[in-house]
Amino acid sequence: MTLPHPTIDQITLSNVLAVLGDPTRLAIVCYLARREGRPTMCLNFTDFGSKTNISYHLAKLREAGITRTEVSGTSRLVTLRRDDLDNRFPGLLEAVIAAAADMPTVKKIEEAAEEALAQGDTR
Amino acid sequence: MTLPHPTIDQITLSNVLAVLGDPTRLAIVCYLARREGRPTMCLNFTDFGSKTNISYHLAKLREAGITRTEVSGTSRLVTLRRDDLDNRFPGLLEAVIAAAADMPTVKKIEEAAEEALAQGDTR
DNA sequence: TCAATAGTTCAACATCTTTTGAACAAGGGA
DNA sequence: TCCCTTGTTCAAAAGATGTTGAACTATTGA
Repeated sequence: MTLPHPTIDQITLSNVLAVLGDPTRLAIVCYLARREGRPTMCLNFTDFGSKTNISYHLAKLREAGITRTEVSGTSRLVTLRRDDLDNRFPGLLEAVIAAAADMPTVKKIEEAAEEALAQGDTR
Repeated sequence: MTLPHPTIDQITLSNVLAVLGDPTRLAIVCYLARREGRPTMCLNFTDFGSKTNISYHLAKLREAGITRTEVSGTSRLVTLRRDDLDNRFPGLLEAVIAAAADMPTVKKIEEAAEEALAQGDTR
């Protein structure tokens, strides 16, 4: 099952930039980038805010065309729409992720991400 | 004379993205990119909004570290902080400007920019 | 000196955003 | 079946953002 996502043509630059221009969402995107395409449960983002709040930010990311959310049982699996974004805005996502590497919010998260990876979870 | 500008270290990614995530400001940035470093008067942006409104958006751009504004007589000369941004966030500005090329708002402006250039003005 | 030009500042307004808790839905396991 | 887990939806509150017109400053040119 799938939730509503914009097609590539429906993705707009100013919306993508506006949506990425929030520290919480930028942290989520960096976390996803670290996970290199591995689908990720919403639970993983609770470090960045309350359950309700994360739900709100993930909806924003999905509606902007930055992430894809698949429904799987009682959970949702989130991935970055890397190919689509690279296609539409070449180099943009890469530059953003690289630039975000030294963000304080993001650094905090890296440890969590690496720990999760070390545990070999497929969440 | 110079207005207050953030130093390179004070420029934050999420702020830059948030400020670029507004169609009017994105159009201003593209217009400046077209002018390839030539200082540009605020008057040139009146196609994008009222005088007051442009003043507001130019302040946002300056405070985010995206543009530099020099006071010259009764006018202000605005330039993109290309080198500083490339230094801080390599590839970001380039990707944004390239991606903005097919924006409807921006296309409208390109003609104006090219006309201004054709007239050889140094505004 | 006087007036025009280029822009800013201010207060007001409407609108969007973000955050919250309480209540809800729906799948999965005991 | 019952309930635990995972996540959404809703309404409310607080705050930020964008837009406006009127009033202002400051420089320049006649």
